[in-house]
Order: sequence, then C-alpha cells, then structure tokens
Amino acid sequence: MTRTPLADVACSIARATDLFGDAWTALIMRDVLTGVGRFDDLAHDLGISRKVLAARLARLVEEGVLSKERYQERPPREHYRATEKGEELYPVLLALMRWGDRWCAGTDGAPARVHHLTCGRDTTPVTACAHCGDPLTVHNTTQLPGPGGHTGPGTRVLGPLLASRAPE
Amino acid sequence: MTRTPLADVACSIARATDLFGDAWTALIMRDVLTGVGRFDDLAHDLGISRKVLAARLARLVEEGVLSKERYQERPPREHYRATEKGEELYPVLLALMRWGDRWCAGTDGAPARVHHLTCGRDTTPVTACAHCGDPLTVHNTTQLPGPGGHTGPGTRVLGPLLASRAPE
DNA sequence: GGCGGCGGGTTCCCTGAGGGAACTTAACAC
DNA sequence: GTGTTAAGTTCCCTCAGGGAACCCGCCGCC
Repeated sequence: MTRTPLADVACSIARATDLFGDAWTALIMRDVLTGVGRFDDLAHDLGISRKVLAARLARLVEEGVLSKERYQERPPREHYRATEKGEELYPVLLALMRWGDRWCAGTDGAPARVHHLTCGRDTTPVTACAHCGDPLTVHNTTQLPGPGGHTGPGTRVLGPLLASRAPE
Repeated sequence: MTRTPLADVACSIARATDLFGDAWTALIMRDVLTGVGRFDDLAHDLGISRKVLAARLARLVEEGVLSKERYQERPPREHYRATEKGEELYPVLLALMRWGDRWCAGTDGAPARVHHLTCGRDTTPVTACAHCGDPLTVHNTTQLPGPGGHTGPGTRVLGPLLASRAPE
C-alpha cells in the first residue's frame, strides 16, 4: 500500500494528519489523556489488535507525542503518558468530540460531558479567535500563505482559494 | 481488513473518527472547504488515487458531509460542496492545523496563516470554554458520563478517569 | 522449586484497502 | 472524426490491519 507520505507536504493539516489521520491514534490519545496508559488496558478498552496497538504506541513515542515510563520496578511495569506535544492534541479531540456530539449523537444525547473545572460548569468547546474570542468559521476566515509556505513542486499550502470559489 | 467499526461505540470521538479518522478525509475536507470541489482538481491537488478519491467522496456524500451539485448543464459538470455538517468540521481542521503549526513546522514557520475577517487580523485558533472563554486543556477539564452514555457491553464513554490517573 | 498468572509484547496467517495506471463514457470543440 | 476535458471505473499488486496464538520475565504461593 505504501500509504502516501504526507509529512513533507507544505500543509500543517497534512503533517498532523500523517500522524493523526488514523482511526486508532485519536482513540489512543483519548485514552492516554484520560488516564488509561497501560498496554493491556488500552488493548481491552479499545478492542484494538495488540499488534497494531504496539505499532501505534511505538510510533507515537517515536514522534514524541507519548512517553513510555516505568512506574514500578518490581515487577517492571510501564505505562504511556502524553508529553506536552501529546497534551496539545487535546483541542483536536475536543473538536472531534463536539462534532460527534452534534451530528452523530443518538436521541438520548451526547455520551459524555466536558466539565470545565476553572469555571465550574459543563461546557461546550468552541474554536475561537485568539484575539477577539469570536468563534471561527469557514465564512469569517480565509487562509493566506505563511512564512513556511514554499510552493515548490509537490508542496501545497492550505490554499488561499476561498475567495476564488468554484463557479456557481 | 474489515476495519473495526467504531460508529456504534458510545463515544463521540469514536463516531467522528469512524468518518474522519482517515488520512484523506481531512485533506479532502480542507480542499472542499477552501473551494476545491471538482473531482480532477482534488485528485491532482491531493495526489490521491482516483479510485480512493471516488470512494471517499461517495462516503462523504452518503454521510451528509458533502453534497454533489451540478454547476453547469452543458456539458454536465458537477462539484462537491460542504453541507452544514461538513462546514462544522472546520474547527477540527483548525485544531489540527494549529497543532501542526506548533509541532511540525519547519524553521521557516507555518505554511499558512488564518486570517479572521471579522476582526481583521491573522489569528490563532483557540479551543475555549463556551461559557467563560478560557482555553480548555487536559488539566482544567474532566469528562463525565452524559445522557447518551449508556454503558452496555461493548460501549465506552470518554472516561471519567482523569481523577484516577494511573499510579505514579 | 514448580506452577499459574499477569503484563507487555511478538509472530503467524489471511483478508481487503490503498496505490498506480489504464480504460470508459459523455459532451463538446474544431 | 479526432482531440480534449471531466468524472469515474477496472485491473492488478502490495502491504497494513484483524485475530489469535505464542513468548518471556517476574512475581505469589503452596
């Protein structure tokens, strides 16, 4: 299959997707970020093949998203924890969860609530502008080439194409 | 392969991942949301196999994320556009892009900038609490079972496990 | 001190999804 | 009637994922 390598494309979405665009990675990160860090727990909880789980974990450790730590010496036991790089995937999970809540929830509502400890309320994650705090949508934003947007052969920028929408 | 079906798991992340947890889907949505909607344009832009592109588009249309519209009659030409359900995937893309910018960008910076038309500035997407506007992180939130969190066999809730972190 | 169990993987085989490229159909355009 | 563009479809091949069995170090215990 030789999955098309996306990491070298000049698009942060592609680069992130190269790691994250796998059905299991998001769920592994969900579990690890919520405290499930042991191999067997992950395997049982996710229903993932142990082989694939081992491969995913190795990849995530290699990428610096997880770290493997020995939490007891005798007998030697290890678990996986999120690094800072891994913890910052949390907003991606929240965005996915929010979308799933809105569009995939059954009649009885969302399967889980997010409780914001700081303000003490159940909350809904909103993707907002860092400056003005307004929610960002397709319609009130546009993408422009950035400093790293070298447009060589085979590279792509998250296109500044919004203005030139396809013909009506 | 019979990819493990995740849509029936009681977790919105799993449900969203069932659709979105594929390397191509995120990139297709990126393109469609930025105005690339024609089959050939997508195929060239992404470098995706045409067979897989056709399958992905069919799936996305079936799921109600994209719609296929005829934009000219003679000769008949069609393109794909995001539905409301599809447009709401934008925050997920922004979160992915932000993460990629922070952790995968080269020395020359992010490949693209997000410009917020409403406030007129280049912005950084922040995942914030809908109530107080504070950024949400792993540390200031916890997950609790929601109304749809029926914990039958084979179902899972994004666990309320944060408090009971694995042993140190 | 041998036996069972647990945690954390690794190995095996099998299926089927993805890659690549060629082929197809339909509607013009010259 | 030859060429071009758009939008798929078909073919073959390889390799990643699923499933289940196997393995190894280190216990606890009787």
